[in-house]
Amino acid sequence: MNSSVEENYLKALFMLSGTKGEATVNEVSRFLDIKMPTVNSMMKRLSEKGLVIHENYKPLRLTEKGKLEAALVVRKHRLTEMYLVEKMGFGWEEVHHIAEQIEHIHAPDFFNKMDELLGYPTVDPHGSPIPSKEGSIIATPYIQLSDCLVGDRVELMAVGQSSASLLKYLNTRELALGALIHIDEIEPFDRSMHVSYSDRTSVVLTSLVCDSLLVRRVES
Amino acid sequence: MNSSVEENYLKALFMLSGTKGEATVNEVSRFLDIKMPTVNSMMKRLSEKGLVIHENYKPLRLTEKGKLEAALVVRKHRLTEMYLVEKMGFGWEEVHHIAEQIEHIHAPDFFNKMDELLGYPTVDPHGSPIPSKEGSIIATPYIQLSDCLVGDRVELMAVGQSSASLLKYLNTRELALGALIHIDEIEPFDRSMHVSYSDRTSVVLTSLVCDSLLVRRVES
DNA sequence: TAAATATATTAGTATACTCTAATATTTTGT
DNA sequence: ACAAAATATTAGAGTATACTAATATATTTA
Repeated sequence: MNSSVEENYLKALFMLSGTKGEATVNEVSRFLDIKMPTVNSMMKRLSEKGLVIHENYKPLRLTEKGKLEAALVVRKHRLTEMYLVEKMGFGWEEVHHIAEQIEHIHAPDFFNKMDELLGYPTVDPHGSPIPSKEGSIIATPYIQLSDCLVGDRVELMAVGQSSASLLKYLNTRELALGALIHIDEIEPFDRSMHVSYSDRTSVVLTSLVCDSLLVRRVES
Repeated sequence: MNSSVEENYLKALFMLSGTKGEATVNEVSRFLDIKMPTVNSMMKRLSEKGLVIHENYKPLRLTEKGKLEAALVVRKHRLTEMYLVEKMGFGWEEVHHIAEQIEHIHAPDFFNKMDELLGYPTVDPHGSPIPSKEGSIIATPYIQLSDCLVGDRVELMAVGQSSASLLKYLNTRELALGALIHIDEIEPFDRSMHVSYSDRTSVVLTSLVCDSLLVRRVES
């Protein structure tokens, strides 16, 4: 059984390993806000436990076992977020810090019950996929809004980072998952976008925001 | 902010301090299944934090601050148990080990939401009182079934210990909170009782069980 | 390619929480 | 009241998780 701390390292590595399936000590260090030597020695431990592959001065990779255990933590996190929003009435910007703690609870029956009460959801309130009990995750083919072009019509599918500040920002602009967005204009010098959606027009989104919005092109 | 471990010591002391408002190192040690020297040094720490009063070779007592913080942990535990039973459909014997973990979560909004969704309950599924946000607890004037006499008619109000084994035992006998129990007979040699309730008659309860059942006399 | 910078590792230290063994004190039983 | 038993404390050690400082390797830049 992994400790909460170990679970956090596994989750970090899981979330940082992109398509390449690897991440560096430095990335994990910055992500968790824990100094590199600490990360280094923890990775050595996880490597001895058969959860991480770690050769000196090489990037970190999760083993299959590590991938599964990390995915299950993410699963608990996202199921919890979904439950908090759907069944308890929290806003999508309020649930992260609660789920961050509940994800470390060891009680399969508790998470299975949430899953059941929610009707076996596949995405969380931020549009991120919920890994299955087997650790498999449905790849999302979404693209960043910042990669779209003037005239594109897209649907907001997920947010890349679920920081409370970004989510509150979206709340004040009434920009929710599922919104159909039309790109009216792109400022070349700062890559900010003028977009329209619902009954709003000419809303300006900075490039930082556009990077975090994951969308799907819609035939127009 | 207290750690989960510290919270467990506070809770133990809170629950063990009876009317006298004190408990010994040994009692806490047995209750938590942690060796005495460990308890001793932790109590020294809590004493430095102003949560416990601890003079050498004297019993332990919670300060007002310690009492409040302990009560709030118990509050989180019992609110959680109530939520799990009432809103998620768990049986009363399944919720203890889950609540034991959730009680250490730091998220007032989460527990306030449970409280609200439950309609501000004052007792948990086992009949134990839920401390208020101010740490006050409604004293329960219940007596042990084992203190009653032949012919008494009582209502089952709470169970003194919520071990899964006792609760399952009660489940199989269909003995639930609120049951009206009549004491038919008491075996003098082992203090076991023959009781009737609902449509059951001559059910035998051992003295161990009778000690754990908290009841209120009903005028007959 | 050499120097500068970034990243990674090692070594040593600190705190939280646990233990066992040894000792001190209090309580109990005769 | 004294010996035995129970309880409490001190001392010393171990694991988990963090840190800083020093060093080693890798990458970038000029």
